[in-house]
This record gives sequence, structure tokens and C-alpha cells, in this order.
Amino acid sequence: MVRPKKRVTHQDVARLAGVSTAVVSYVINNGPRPTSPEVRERVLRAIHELDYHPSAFARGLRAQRTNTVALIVNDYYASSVFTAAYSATILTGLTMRLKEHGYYMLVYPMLVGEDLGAVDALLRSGRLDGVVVRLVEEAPATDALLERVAATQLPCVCIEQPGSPRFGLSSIRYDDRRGSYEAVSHLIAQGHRRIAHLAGDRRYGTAQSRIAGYRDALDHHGIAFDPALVVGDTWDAGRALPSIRQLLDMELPPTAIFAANDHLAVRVIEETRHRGLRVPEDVALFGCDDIDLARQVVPPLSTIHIPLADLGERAGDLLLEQIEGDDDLQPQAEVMGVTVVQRASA
Amino acid sequence: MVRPKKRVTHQDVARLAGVSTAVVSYVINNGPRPTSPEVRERVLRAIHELDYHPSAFARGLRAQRTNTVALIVNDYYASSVFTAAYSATILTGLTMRLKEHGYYMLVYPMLVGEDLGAVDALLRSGRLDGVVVRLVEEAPATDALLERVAATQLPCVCIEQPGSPRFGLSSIRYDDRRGSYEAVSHLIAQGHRRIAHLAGDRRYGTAQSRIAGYRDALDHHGIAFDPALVVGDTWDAGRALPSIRQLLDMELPPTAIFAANDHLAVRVIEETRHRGLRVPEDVALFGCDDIDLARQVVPPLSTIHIPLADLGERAGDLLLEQIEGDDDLQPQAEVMGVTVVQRASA
DNA sequence: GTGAAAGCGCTAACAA
DNA sequence: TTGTTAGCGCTTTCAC
Repeated sequence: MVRPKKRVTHQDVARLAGVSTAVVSYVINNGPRPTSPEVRERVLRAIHELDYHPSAFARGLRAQRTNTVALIVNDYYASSVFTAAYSATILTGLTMRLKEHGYYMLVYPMLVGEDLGAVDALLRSGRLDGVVVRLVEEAPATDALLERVAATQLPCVCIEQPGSPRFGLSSIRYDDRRGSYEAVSHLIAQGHRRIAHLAGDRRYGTAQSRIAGYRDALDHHGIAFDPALVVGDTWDAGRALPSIRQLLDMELPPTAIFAANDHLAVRVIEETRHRGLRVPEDVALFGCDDIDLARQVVPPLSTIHIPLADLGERAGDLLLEQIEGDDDLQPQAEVMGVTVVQRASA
Repeated sequence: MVRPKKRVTHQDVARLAGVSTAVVSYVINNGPRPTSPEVRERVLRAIHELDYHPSAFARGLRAQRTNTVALIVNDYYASSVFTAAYSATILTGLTMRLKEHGYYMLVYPMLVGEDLGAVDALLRSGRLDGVVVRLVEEAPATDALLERVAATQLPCVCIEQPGSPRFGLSSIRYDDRRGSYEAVSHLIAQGHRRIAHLAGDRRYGTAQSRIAGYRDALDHHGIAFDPALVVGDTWDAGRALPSIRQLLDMELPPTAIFAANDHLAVRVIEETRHRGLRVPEDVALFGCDDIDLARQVVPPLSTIHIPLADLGERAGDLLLEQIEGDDDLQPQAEVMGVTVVQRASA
């Protein structure tokens, strides 16, 4: 590559302004030492005139600050790393918050089981001020990755799953289990006793929490758990049909279904329609996530609202606190509440 | 922040291996000069033993290579920067491809109308080897941004919209207009004459292309264009209901609707259901984008398949060619084909 | 309030 | 084939 343009440097600015390079630095960084307003003005003018932009790398090398944060997105499928409403919304919240504070976001997709050498190289390359790790699973499956992160001593926030406490990392997640508990309790309050759960991919901590919340609700209301009523093992509505059929074909079909996400719930609506069943009269339906579509289908879907964008922003805040704040900050483990949204499907 | 661990450097490796720092560099970079296998082995062992990881910034500062590429995502709404299936899928394809080649992805959301100072600082900070710009609009609205990009001389690929030719930047997009033309032609072939278009947000080049393709098809088949049949100005199905009603409430309603994206089309299905209309008997329906949901709704949606992930990957390839390839590379302007997918809704 | 200069960790030109 | 060293552009300590 030809990159003919010569870089404008500190030196050039200093020369034009008739000051030393130190002063240029003081002006740019507002410190660490004061400058006279008059000199300051001269420097600023020179910067403007030369259209000077500091080199991030020279700066980072010297000052050990990079203004860059990585989001490491662990997932089982490359295709869902960013596309799940999930990751995308969190990414948006996080990126926007960090941008406000002058940080750049580097995204790093990481498939489960992938060799850790590459991510290690990133973590240890000195190009990051901090890192947000999205975990798909609970400990101990994610320990190997977190071990690497912890070893770097970089500020870190885990999202979705807390990660093993032994690493002492901050985390932020939402209360999935509680949300599921409430959704199912809601169905029970409506008189349902035979309630099925259409589960997500059970390798994900999220799927497990939703199953756990479902069971909590049954237990709490004295309803016997029937393993036959928990079916499915995918987040992908395109592959859920066999499980849905399994449920609707039962001799004694469930009167209500709690689906692990809204896409699955919508798929159920489509299949009931196919069969001439009515929602909620023949089958009541609860989704989870509160995606846009939930509001738009007929009947509008009762679901659980998860504050994903807030979660991203809050993760950003926690990380910034660590990066810019006190040394002796204790790791936080925040849990955000979720809200049951009742619409017409249950 | 305390970051107590002292960094392991080149020097340490050289010392332990009993060689000079130059040799360490040659080994790491496989050049530019040869090393004896024996020395090489010693160095590698020292690197491993010390768990040495080069500093990206020192390296970048010296070698003027950063292994980082930015994706600048221009959009009107913060909320849709990454969440639209669109951006997310392209992002995935692009990121994966670049990762394969050892490049990191920095994402930079940029709202339309936002001050260009910040993005300029990024572009000129020397932390990027190249940049992919996602344009929501055609020239000249995007010229100000592209002007900045072009001024940096950085390798660049524009996606979705070509950008003004005067900047000589490569671009890659898909043939939106052609796809729309074919979808509408398809409806015409089925005998429809009164065909409506539910348009997306017309500030986006994509919405404009889809309208243009719609008109092309009418023109080509000698059907008079009726402005009353083009309604809507949003991608957001949650806000499209008034436009949909406007169409269905017409005295002489359209017999077919071509929606600017699948979400809108699904919204139409839901509204027809509400009114007891049948799809496709009472209203035929064509979507656009071929999202997962299109296959799952009842009836399955006829739509236009857009190779978004491929587009992301191809953008990555084009960029890599520029970064690593010849100096006198001519700017490319690629257009990817799209495919009409006929299902049951039309 | 300001200048001179050391040095962050690396690559590659120059010497051998 | 290898060692020595200049210097990438910046921040900050030391000296004034």
C-alpha cells in the first residue's frame, strides 16, 4: 500500500506554535500541568491549521491507555453471534454508552470450543483498556476463557452469566429464572394445570434458567412436574416444529405453553392456526424476550420483557467505573429485573 | 488502575534465547530475513516459556500496520444500527472473514447528521488498516462522510450504496432494484394489475431502490403507475399499521401488495387475518429480505432472498485485497444478485 | 509556566 | 545468518 501522506505530528504543531512538544501535550490532555491561556490558544490554532490528529498507537504505547474495549461474544453458532436480537441489542447499548465516553468497541466473536490462543493474543496485545465477555454458559464450562481474562488483570464485566466467583469478575445479567417463574405462575393463576415448556438450546445458561423458573412455579403451586411436557432444544423457530407437534399431538395436550423465546412462541401460533386451534382459548401461550414481533402478531403475545439495551449500557457503566475509577473497586454482580407483559395470547 | 504485572518484552525473549531482538522479530514475523532453524526453535521456546505476547501498539507504531478494520455504520436510528437483520448479518459475515485473516473489527455507529469530528479522529488516529462504510443513502447526502474517508487514503469499501464515484472508493451492494422488479413482475404474471407497494423509510437508498424496481415492473408491463398505491415510510412494522389500513380500506383495494421488507409483509398478514381476508386469495403478498420468519408464518411468505452474509464476506475480501494487495488496484463496484423465492403468499 | 529528553516496545536498515 | 541501533509519535520526569 502506498500511504503517501506524511503524518502531521506533535513536532509540527510545536514548531508552528513556537512551543515545545511538552506543551502541545499539556494542551491536548488538559494537563498534567497548566499552560497559559495565551500559549494554549496558539497551540490550538496550530492544531487546527495543520489538521493534526494524534496517533492512537504512539499515545497508547506511551500512556498505556488505548480507549478501546472489546466485546467477546461467546456462542455456539457463528450465525447467531450478532444476529440474535439478544446480542445485537446488548451490543447497541454497550457501544453507544462507550462511545459517549470516548471509547471504541472492538467486537470479537468466539465460538464455543475455539482455541484460546487467538483470544489470548488479543487480550495480551495491550490494545484494550477493558473487556466485556458475553457468556453462554455457566461455570465451569466458561472457566477456561475467564481464566485467561482474569490473568490479564484487565477490567472486565461478564454479561448474561456471572462466571465463576473465583475469578472475582463483575457481572451483570437479568433475572431469567424469576421471569419464567412469573410467566408460568401467571398461567397457573388463569387456571392452567397442564402447562408445557418449549425449551431453548439447553447448552445455554439462559435455556437452563428458563426451565428452572418453569419448575419453580410448578413446585410453588403444588403442580407435579411432568417431564413429557418439557420439549425442544433449540432457539431456532425454524427447527422447532417437531417439538411443537409433539406437544400438540399428545393424547392429553397441554392447555398452555411457555416458550423459551418469542420466535418459538410465534411458531406455535402459526402451527395452531394450521390446525384450526384458537389462541388462547384452546392453547394459551407465553413467550419470552418481548421482541417487536410479539406486539404485532395476532393475537399479540404475552411475554417477558427483558431490558437488553439497558443491560448493555449498564455493562458499559460498570466497565468504565473499573477503567477510570478507584483501584480497590469490589467486583459487582448485578441482576436486572424483568417484567411480565400480558397481552392477548394468555 | 493498578496493572501490576510487568510486561514481557522482546528484550526478555532475546535475553532468554540468547539472541538479539532483531532475530526475535524475524522469527515472529517470518522475515523479512531468514533465521536458522535452530535459533528459531530457541526463540520460539523462549516465547512460549515467558508467555510473551507482542504489544500491538508498539508494533503498529513502528510498522504502520494495525490489524484492525473499522465498520462505520451510518443510520438514522441508534436502535437499528446493529439490530436490523440487515446490519447484523453483514456484520457477522464481515467480522468472521476478517478474523480468519487475523484482523480485528472495530464497530463505529454513526447517526446521520452527527458531527464528523469524532469519526475523523478515529480515521486519522492511525489505528486502522482499512474501513468498511455502510451507507444508508446515495450521494450526495453521504458525500461529507466519504470525503473524510477518502482524504485519509485508507483502503475502503462502501456497502449497500456505492457512494459518489468521484471518491474512487470500492463498493459492494446487491441488486435491490432488480429484485423488486422481479417480485412485482411475478405478481403481474399471476394476473395482478392493481399492485400496491408498502414502502420503507424513504430516506434510505434501499427504500428508494425498491420503489424504483416496483415502478420498473409496472412500466415494463404497461401498467399505469398509481401514486395512491405506494404508501408507507418506515421499516418498522410496529408503526406501519396506518399505511396498511390505508391500503386495505381503499374503495378499490389492491389485489396484491409488495412490502419493502418481510416484517412489514408479516404485519400485513396479521392485519388481513384480523379482517378475515385470505392470503393469497384476497390479497397476494410479496416480502423482501427472506428473514427466517418468512418461512415460518402461515402462509409462508414469498420474498426476495438477499445474500447478506455473503455480502459481508465479500466486502471483507475486497478490503483485504486493498490492504494487502497491489498499490495500483482499481476500485471495484460489485453488485450481487438476489433471488426471488416463491412460497405460498403469492 | 516552559523546554529538553528519556523511553514506551517494536521493526528494519545498516553493519558485520 | 546475526547483532546494533535509529526511530515510529507520544507523555511525563527532570531541570530551569
